[in-house]
Amino acid sequence: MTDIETGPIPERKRGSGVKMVYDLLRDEILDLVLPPGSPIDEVQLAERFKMSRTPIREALVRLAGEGLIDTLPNRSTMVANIDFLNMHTFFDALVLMYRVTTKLAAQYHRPEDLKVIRAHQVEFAAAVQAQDALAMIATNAAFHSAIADAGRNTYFTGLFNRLLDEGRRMLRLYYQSYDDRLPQRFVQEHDDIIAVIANRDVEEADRLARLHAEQIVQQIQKLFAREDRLDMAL
Amino acid sequence: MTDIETGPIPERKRGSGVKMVYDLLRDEILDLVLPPGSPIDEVQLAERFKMSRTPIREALVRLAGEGLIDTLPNRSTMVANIDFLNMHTFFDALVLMYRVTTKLAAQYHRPEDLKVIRAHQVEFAAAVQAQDALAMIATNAAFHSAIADAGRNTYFTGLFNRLLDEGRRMLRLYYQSYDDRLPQRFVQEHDDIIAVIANRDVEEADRLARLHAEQIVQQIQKLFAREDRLDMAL
DNA sequence: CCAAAATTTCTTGTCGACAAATAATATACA
DNA sequence: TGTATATTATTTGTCGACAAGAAATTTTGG
Repeated sequence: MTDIETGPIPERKRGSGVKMVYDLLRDEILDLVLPPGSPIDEVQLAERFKMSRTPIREALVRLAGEGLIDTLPNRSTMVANIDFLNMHTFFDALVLMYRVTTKLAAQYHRPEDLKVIRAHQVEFAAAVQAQDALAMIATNAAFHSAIADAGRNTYFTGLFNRLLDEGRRMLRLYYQSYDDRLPQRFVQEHDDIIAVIANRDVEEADRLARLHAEQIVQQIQKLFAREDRLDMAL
Repeated sequence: MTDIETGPIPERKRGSGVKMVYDLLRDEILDLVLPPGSPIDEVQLAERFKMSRTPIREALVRLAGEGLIDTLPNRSTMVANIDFLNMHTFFDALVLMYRVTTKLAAQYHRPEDLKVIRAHQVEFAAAVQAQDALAMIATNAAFHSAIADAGRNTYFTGLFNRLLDEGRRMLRLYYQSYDDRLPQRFVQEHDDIIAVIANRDVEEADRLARLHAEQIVQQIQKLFAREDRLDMAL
């Protein structure tokens, strides 16, 4: 076994190191390639990306700032756990952000925003059609994130995207038992939401977003309850 | 000339570097000691804190993650500007967070939370009494932050604290023309808010928080409008 | 005298190395 | 044999140095 480096990899531009590491680690964390609690080794990452520890560390500082990893001083750093005990705080925040971002989208969206939103909805519908749970999670998040963008409030979009990321992580945990029939309803609800946004009907946007969000929360809770019962049985 | 180190300074513990730099820079940015647009020089900071650039950079990465500084690649980094154009998005977010955190405090607070909140209110009243505008800003933020803590939702407290920081920065800009008579009203409103929280009256908490937040927003807008007219005249 | 190219200066991004702090292991002693 | 102590190993936090990019300056050519 020879360790010949066959990679056309080493071509890397100057400022791209941290971003590359950050993006990739972020994806791996959200996709549970690195499950919660996984140890994160700086030197290992340095070898893997063929760079020094300095840019690795800066990427880790960023991830820590977003709460995706936990760093104990002078000790190991690891992927942040999912806080199942305070799940309701997550749901509270998620529902509120669904509502407010949809409302603002109804107020402030521009024609080109609707195109983007509709494109994401097409992808979501395709994922549902294909019964691809992972794709559903991703495209649903992208759809609502696009709506939030149309609302043009960076404070809300910032928090909302964090919440969607966290939700993506939680759903990955349980996606095996994802119910593939119910989401058809979500496709219809998405279409309704698009319609009220296009109509600039703020009140109705709030109402639909709230119902939609609560549907999703209920679905997630049902998923967790089912899994909890399984855990109990073990 | 002998280079004997006469400093009692160099006593610094191992992991404390980044936090020290982060805390101090953050304060200086929020207090406008470093006004928006100020260039941030890594080597200068390194000399000032007598440490290498590595921990300085990690502190800067953290600050950038919170949007307090802007970093252009391969170019200088500087204190983030205040976005006066999209001020209304700030107000939207601020009012909503005032409301939701106060509501949650009414729901979930514990007896010891009220003690902390009341202590902050005492300090706020003292600041108003002393007509110390800077202290008013700080103690008002601490008061509402304490209420948010009692609500026990880290997603909301996180965003809310960021908003309060940003508000602190904006008000510093204009505190010279701060009207010292109106805030007496805020003291009363704070007392009312404490009362409804203690009563666990969620609906009324929402109503009072909303009125209070809108009062504050109006005051800030009046401040800015006045200053704008002055700018026009120049 | 002016514009384009070359050079210098300055700052940032990255690196390899070292020392402190902790964890793991081995040793001594009752 | 069990526990306390000493030693080793591993990993983190920090450092000084160097090279790449961009801005500032100088030089060159018209």
